[in-house]
Formats: sequence, structure tokens, C-alpha cells
Amino acid sequence: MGRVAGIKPEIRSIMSTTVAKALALLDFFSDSEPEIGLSELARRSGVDKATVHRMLLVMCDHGLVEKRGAARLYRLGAGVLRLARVRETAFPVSSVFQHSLAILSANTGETAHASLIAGRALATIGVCESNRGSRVSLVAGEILRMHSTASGLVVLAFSKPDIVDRALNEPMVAKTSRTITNTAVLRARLQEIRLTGFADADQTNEDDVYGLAVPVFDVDGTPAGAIAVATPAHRMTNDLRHQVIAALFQEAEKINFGIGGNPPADFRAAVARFSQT
Amino acid sequence: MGRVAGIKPEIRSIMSTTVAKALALLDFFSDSEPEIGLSELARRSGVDKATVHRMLLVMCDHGLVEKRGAARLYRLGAGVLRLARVRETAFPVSSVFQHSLAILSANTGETAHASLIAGRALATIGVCESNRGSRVSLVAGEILRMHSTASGLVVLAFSKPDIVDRALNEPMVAKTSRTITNTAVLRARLQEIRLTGFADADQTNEDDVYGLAVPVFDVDGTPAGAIAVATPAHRMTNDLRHQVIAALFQEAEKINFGIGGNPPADFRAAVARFSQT
DNA sequence: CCTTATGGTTCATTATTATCACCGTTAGTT
DNA sequence: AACTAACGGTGATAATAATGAACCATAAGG
Repeated sequence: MGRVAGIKPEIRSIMSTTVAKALALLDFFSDSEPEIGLSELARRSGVDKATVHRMLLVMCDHGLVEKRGAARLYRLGAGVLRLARVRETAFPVSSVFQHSLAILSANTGETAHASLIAGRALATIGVCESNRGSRVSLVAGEILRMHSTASGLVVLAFSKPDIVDRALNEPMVAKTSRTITNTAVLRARLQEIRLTGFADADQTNEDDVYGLAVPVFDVDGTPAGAIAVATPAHRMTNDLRHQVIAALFQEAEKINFGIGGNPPADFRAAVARFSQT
Repeated sequence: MGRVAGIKPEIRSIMSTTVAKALALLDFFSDSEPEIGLSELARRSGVDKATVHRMLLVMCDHGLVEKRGAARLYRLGAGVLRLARVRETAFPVSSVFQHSLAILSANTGETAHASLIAGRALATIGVCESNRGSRVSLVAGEILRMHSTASGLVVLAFSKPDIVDRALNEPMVAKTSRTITNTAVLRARLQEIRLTGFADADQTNEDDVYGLAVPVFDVDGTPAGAIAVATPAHRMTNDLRHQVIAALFQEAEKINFGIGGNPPADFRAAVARFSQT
């Protein structure tokens, strides 16, 4: 297509650049699939095998990816451990979250998880499963899309308009039959969430999973991520809802304190309204 | 410079590709400098400001990097936390190391650290400082070069010849006045290390720091990384040396067991020889 | 108020990358 | 064992995307 002179520069970063394609490869690795072969990666990313191979070589050189000794599979390399260490010692947020997740899971008896804004999506950085027999078992390390998850929606609801616009303009995959992909409907939901302070997602990201999420904030009052509790959909009752939300609000406050986050006025107002019920 | 038709393909990955340049930016973030500005990154990497900016944008989109809200500085993003989580839950090595580091530090009274092969260098994935007043305080999260550190040398010593060749053919920076950069001398040292099973580095990577390192291995018998103890150079005595090496060998064996590593015959022989002294 | 630093942007040039067809191996099937 | 199909990996060329000098706008500092 060439480069049509004055094309919008933001659009380019969506996919066109080579680094974007290379980094996108990393997103295919998850807890459920920690090792992937060359052809498989090429197929999923839609990029040519030769190209993928060249990019993997470079990433191997930098330790982001490594080749499992004998097998011909690629996996995430030791470099990511180092990077995480550097970030965590400089800005220890992950550890702060972990503590609250344990409490949430214990108090609600359900699976709790936390995620942080990572570029255009949410990165799950911690999970604490309940010890009940029937529970939601999340694929941890997953990337959460903004439009289909409770965490994503609640983050968007308190984000600046330009972030919201960018998110809603992206192609939205219908993860289940209930996923909302209509922009107008989503905007209405965001408005609603801004008033309640929490978001729920009734099987919009995964069948049989009901999610409830509450945002946590940065120093500047913008959302940093979210904490959430996921239950089997059939088990959710009004009572449990109320209990979970209360627990989430409580832990969110602790986390905000721990990471030096400043909840904006509208969120604090929403929490206050909830407490009065 | 163009691309001279049939140029060696391996050489390309050294720097020429764009992804390599982008990923190289990540290496500038460390514990001592967790946030860096655009111009600074451009200066250090030797890449044009505009290019660096474009690459940073892409990496922000993928959550590998993020812009500190108000300040105009970049830092490692939440995406690296997710990646590390994925790798660690699938292949839990970091946690295995951490335990041994605590023991090492306690038993020797000095600072212990562990590193894993990450591409062409070693990535420090764990540090445990001693609680003595005078101790070596490492810049954790640092990238260790193969030629100037005890850990790097001991890893090279038990690596396959092609790995060694590649490492020795790279430009070797003299980190201190004592750093060995001569290829022939280094090869002799590697031969020596293969016989003793450990490597020492007397102020070859940092002034006043004396390092002792021992390798840990992968399932296939190739080195996975190294554990090391660093002391103030003046404090190192023959007695301490012997004690530290014994402790290192002992912990290395535990770690190998923990990560399913198989030490090759020559390493086991070296350990046996040491035990007889 | 002028200087000098910063982060950020643009656009024509050109060097880089994607593509396709191709190898050599491995693994599964008949 | 022969055969097939998939795999990881490679190389040359057409077509693309990266590059970097010059350009703003802003902020800090003298």
C-alpha cells in the first residue's frame, strides 16, 4: 500500500510496524500454552513463517524468548524475569496486589484476580483461586480485553475520553454470545458504571463466568488497573453480589493506599453511595 | 550500506534489525535507573530521537513500556509483569533460586546473586544481600556480560563451542582495568575453569568486587545460568574462598535437582576433585 | 528575554523487510 | 518400510516500512 503521505500517525502503531508484529508474538504465550512452535506462531499471528522466525531469533538474542533445548518449541526467556524484577523493585505494585487478592479470595470464597493497564489491554498480574470445589479457574497470565471483561469496563469507565475512544474504535471480538460489541451500548454501560463504581460482566468474556470488578488508581487519578472476583455464573445472587462488591471496595482502598493511588471524586462518591445501602 | 546480497544471516541479528534496536532500549532500564527520558534513550542507544520515539510508542501499546503519568519519562510497563508470571508459573526457576540465595547469603555472610542465560548475556534474576555493614551491594536487575563476570565465565566454560565462539567474537568492553578482553587468554581461563568447576573474577567487572560463581544446568546438560557470591575484594582470603565455593557447589546441586538440571560429566568430576581437598 | 534543553512530529529517501519457493528433518500413517 | 504431511529453517527479490534531518512547541535557566 505504500505510505500514503499524510496518513494518521496513530493508526500506524496499531499493527503496521515490525516491532508491533514482533511484540504481538509474545502475547500468544500464556499459562495454558507456555511453549509454541514456529509454524503455530506464524499461523496465529498471520505473519509469514520466515518473518516470524527472524523476529524470534532477535528476541532470543535479547533473552525475551528462548528455545527449549531439545524440543523445537519457543518459550518466554529469562529476560522477562529480569525486566519484571526491575519494574517491581522500582515500583512495587504486584506485591501490594497479591496480599489483597488472598484476602478477597478468603472472604468471598471465590477466585480473585488483579490486572493492570498494559498498553491497549489489561494484563493479569495476579490470581488467587478459592479452595472450593466448584470455582472459576482462570487462565492466569491472560490478556483481558477492555470491552468484554468487568475489569476492562470499570477501567474504561474512569479513564479519560480519548482512551475510551481509542478502545471503542478498536475491533471488538465477541468472546461469547453475550459480549457487547455495540459502541453506543457500551458507552451507556460506562456511564452507568461511573455511577455505581463497580462493573459486572455476566458471561460476556467467558461462558458460565460472572465477574465483578472495581478500579484502582494512579497518583494522577487515572485508573491503574482493577481487582475482580469471578464466580460461576449460576451461583451469583444479589446477596453474594453485595458482599463481593463491599469486599472489593474495601481492598481497593487498601491497594490505593499501598501504591499511592488517588481515586477521583466521582469514584469516591460512588463508593459512598454504595455504603449507604 | 545496503544489504550486500549474500551477507551472513547470523550477523544481521547483531544489531541491524529494527526489533533488535527496539528491544535494546529495554536493557537501559535497571534498578539504578528505572525511568528514562526520550532524548536520553536516543543518546545512549545511538538511534535517532524520532525512531526511538516511534519504537517507544509501539512498546507502550503492548504494555512493555509505559509513560509515567505527569512526568515525561518512560519506564517498564505492566506487560513485563504478566510475561514474567507466565514464564514463572510454567517453568518455576526463579523461586527455586531465591531459596538457595538466602541460604548462601546466610552461610557465607556475603551477598549472593543468581543469573540466567538471556540471549547473549546473563540476566540477574535474584539477589540476596548480606546484613553485614561492609558488603557488596549489587545493582540488581543488571545484565552481566559473559567475559567480565565470574558467572559469565563459568557459564561459558561449560557451554558448547559455538556459543563460546559467538560470545568471544562480540566486542568486549573493559569494565575495569583488570578486565580480560584478549580472546586467547579468555580461552585459557575457560579451560582452567572447566577443571575447577568454579570461576572467580577479581575486580574484572567492578572495582573492589571479587566474585565466585558456579554453574547450574538444564535438562540437556547445557548451562542454564549461575549462582555467585560477591565480596569486597580486600576481604577475600583462601579460607573464605574455599568456604564460599563449597557452599556454592552445595546449593548448585540443590538447584539442579529443583529445576531438573543435569550437570555434565566434566562438571561432576570437577566437583568431586574439589571435595577431596 | 534569549538560550538551550526537552518531547514530539513530519516527509522524502532508501535501506529493510516480507514474500514465496525451496530444503532437510521429523513424525505420523498406510 | 515407504509415503505423506507437517515441521523448522533458509535464501533472493519485489515491495514495504524504517530512517533521520529539519521542524515545532514547550519548559527551564541564566
